[in-house]
Amino acid sequence: MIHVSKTQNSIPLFQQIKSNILSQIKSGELKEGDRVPTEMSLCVRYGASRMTINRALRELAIEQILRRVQGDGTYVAQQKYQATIVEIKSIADEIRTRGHVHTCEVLQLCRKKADAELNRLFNLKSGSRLFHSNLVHFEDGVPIQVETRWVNPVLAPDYLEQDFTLSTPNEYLMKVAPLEGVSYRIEATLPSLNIRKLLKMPRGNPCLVLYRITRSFGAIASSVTMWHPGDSYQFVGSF
Amino acid sequence: MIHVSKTQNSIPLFQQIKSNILSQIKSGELKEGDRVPTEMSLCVRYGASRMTINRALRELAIEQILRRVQGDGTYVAQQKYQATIVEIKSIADEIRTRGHVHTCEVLQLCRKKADAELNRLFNLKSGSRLFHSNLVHFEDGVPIQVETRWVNPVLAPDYLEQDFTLSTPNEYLMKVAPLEGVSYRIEATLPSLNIRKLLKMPRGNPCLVLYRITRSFGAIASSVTMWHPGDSYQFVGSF
DNA sequence: GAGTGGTCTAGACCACAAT
DNA sequence: TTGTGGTCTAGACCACTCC
Repeated sequence: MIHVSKTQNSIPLFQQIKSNILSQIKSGELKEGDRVPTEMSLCVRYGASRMTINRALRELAIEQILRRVQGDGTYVAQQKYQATIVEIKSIADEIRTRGHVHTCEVLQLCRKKADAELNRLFNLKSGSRLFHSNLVHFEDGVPIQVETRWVNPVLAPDYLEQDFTLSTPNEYLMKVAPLEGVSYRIEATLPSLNIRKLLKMPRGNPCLVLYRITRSFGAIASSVTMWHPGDSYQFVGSF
Repeated sequence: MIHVSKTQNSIPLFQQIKSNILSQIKSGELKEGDRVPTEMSLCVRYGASRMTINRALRELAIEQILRRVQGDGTYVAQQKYQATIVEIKSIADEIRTRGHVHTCEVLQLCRKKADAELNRLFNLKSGSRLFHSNLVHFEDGVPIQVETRWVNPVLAPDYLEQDFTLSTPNEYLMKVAPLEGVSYRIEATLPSLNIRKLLKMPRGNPCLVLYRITRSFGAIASSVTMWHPGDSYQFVGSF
């Protein structure tokens, strides 16, 4: 029986078993596609109950380290490629975290007729109106993001009454419409003259653009395009 | 007692309890920061054992829906901001998934003296040599990515012997050096003349650049810069 | 049919926080 | 001290896969 410290109650048994299996995979003792011993045999090996073994294996399966098949067995999953996580906080928070001052200018905030593409996206009858906002965010007075947003009036009826110099549209929408899903696209594009002027960018410099659609209550909640000056703004992260 | 179908064995009890709590949060019956009933009282309410209730609550806590404090209680967590996940697969896989043909041209593959910045990054003595590669990836013959990579020779001693027209550096490194950590940066930049020509881009068009450092065995394994034509390449995703 | 994982229970001991 | 969550057990029944 493999020795895992049972008396020393600092580290839970199921956690020790997880680590143990993980290190077997790291060391190559267990390779991709290999069969992992059955729960019952691991019970014997570690002197643990089946519930404990089950929890260890189940959590490793959730973490995509193992693959479990009912009636068949447990296997080492294929090595996954890395997933890069771009955490999108409120830009106001982000700026404050850097110890800088966030300000915001509201250029537009109105009800507006949607074009054909938006109608398709929001699944509306043609000629319907959406809420529309157009904002510039500043970090210590320097323009850092232009956000153009279309919002589903059904999900956020009070959108036009908000003061976005106090709380960002993102923060407001998160409150009123619980996030169900997101899709996004990141691209590098030359800005239009309008965007370029708002961001006070030199001619010829590219923008880093994040386009994002959020879903809530089974419908499209909002569609937003965020333009950032490419020379001074980046998405970063680690894990 | 709240009725959850116990006889109908299609949906596990713990799953039904999770859904039930989730819908209470969605409906506003449970709000951010609210205290969730204790395990024991939920046992009574759902007619389930404590282990079952515990599993439901524990999984909701892992999913950051709830926050649990030992000795205190269970609470509804703060609404999270969305995290955008950029999944970085092997570019070869990515292209093949689209049903296109991936090819690769190796421009450079050698041992090369590192500059001061790389020495700091890899924590090497000045004058040390790193492995260096410079590749262009093509999708149906169209250049889509230039990758410039520096690799720690200690972690991947056979790097120079690889045939990267068959398997990408990324795929090779994932095999020999298990990924411990990643940091990355995404930016929009105008390409150098060299990059621009390799990607056959018109003058003035920006690049979408992904810069990434990977760690393995407690050391820096590689540093890579990937340049993509901004007009035809985007990072996309959803969740 | 034999063996696997998926789930569930009733009870237990513990660490921790609030009081 | 009381009540909370964190963990663990021994045993059970089930659905599923493979032979």
